[in-house]
Amino acid sequence: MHLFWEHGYEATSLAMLREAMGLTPPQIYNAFTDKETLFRKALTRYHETEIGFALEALSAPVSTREAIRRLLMGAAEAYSRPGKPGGCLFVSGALAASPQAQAIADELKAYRKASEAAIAQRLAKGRAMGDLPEGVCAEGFAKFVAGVMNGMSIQARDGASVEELRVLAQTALAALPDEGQNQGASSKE
Amino acid sequence: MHLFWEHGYEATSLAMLREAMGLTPPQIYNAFTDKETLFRKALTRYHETEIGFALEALSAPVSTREAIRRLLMGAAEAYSRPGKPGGCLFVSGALAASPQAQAIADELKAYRKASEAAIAQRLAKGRAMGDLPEGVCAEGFAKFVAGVMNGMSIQARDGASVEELRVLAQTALAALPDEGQNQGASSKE
DNA sequence: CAGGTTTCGTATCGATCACTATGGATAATT
DNA sequence: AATTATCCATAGTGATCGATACGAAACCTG
Repeated sequence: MHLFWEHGYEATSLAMLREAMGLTPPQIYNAFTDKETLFRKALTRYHETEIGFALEALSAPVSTREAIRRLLMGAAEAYSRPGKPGGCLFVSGALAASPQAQAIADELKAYRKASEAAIAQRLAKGRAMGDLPEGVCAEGFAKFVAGVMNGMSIQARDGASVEELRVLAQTALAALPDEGQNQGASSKE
Repeated sequence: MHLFWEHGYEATSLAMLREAMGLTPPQIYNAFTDKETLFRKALTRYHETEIGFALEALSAPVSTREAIRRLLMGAAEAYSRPGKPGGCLFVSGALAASPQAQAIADELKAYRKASEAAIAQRLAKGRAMGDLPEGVCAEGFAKFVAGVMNGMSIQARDGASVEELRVLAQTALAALPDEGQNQGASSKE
């Protein structure tokens, strides 16, 4: 998973995987069928172990603004974990691919689209609950948030620290009006 | 350039380039030395022909906010041009790379860093001119703007239309307080 | 302890990668 | 017009890709 995360699907060779896992080629193929299946296994593992913050943030019983704040701050932390490759596997895995790896690229794109859809759904819920400001469109703002997270992924890959990513997240959050509810512009936010 | 833009450095094979350019392998190597040099040529060509909007936006004699607006709107248009690969070559070219292509990945990273530095410089100028709101840090906000542009690049690659990217850009712009100058919250903007 | 079966690592498969040596066609010179 | 020189496309180079065939070692059964 770390190798795919770091180098992407195509640039990760079986030789690298073999050495990292300490397995012989037949063992790898017995266990994972082929490289593509292995990558998909890594994808689901990544989804389960590395980005739980997203589901947590979007399903927590908090205000919409707080949910988005947790989402962005969680991304800042998850994309810059020490000892882990920077950024998000869904972005780094195969942004550009050769024609024969198009299926993998499409699958990652589907993951990204699903993330955006989940954000949009949470915003729509906020709209229904009435704590999403009138001026913001759920789908449009979801695209913004998803875009910012993708951008954070690249910034992390370029070496941005967790603090810098938090500042970026906080800046993005300023695009969501406060609705003037119970929490004012207190201390740090 | 289009092939590298679409598939990235490593996933673009000499066979694809050969067919696209209608040249034989020796012709390619006579003209461009090797694949790496050819890619660098494509990079500079891309820089010259596709993203002039950035330099224009940052050097135009307009307010800082307007400069950033033009930058983001220019990106929205440039990243979704019909007939061109979506997104930005500097992002798609080699986000993740195999160890032997690390030099290419580093070069693209340097381009991205340079873009961010150019934004930071423009914001610092705005600070000096006094039209950058007190609350925003030039470096931090530059990282935000660069990150949003990178995110737009990925959204574009995922099929976002120019209108959707414009909405994203406009949303990001909301993170920059208006400073309450001559232009009010009129009509559209 | 012998025989048959299964497992597993090595060595290699064909395909493709970036890249280049060589033979044939063209052009220049006498 | 004959000969020499130059260019250039085809064919092939070693290396590496993902994926496997085969021989050896281990294990259970009789």
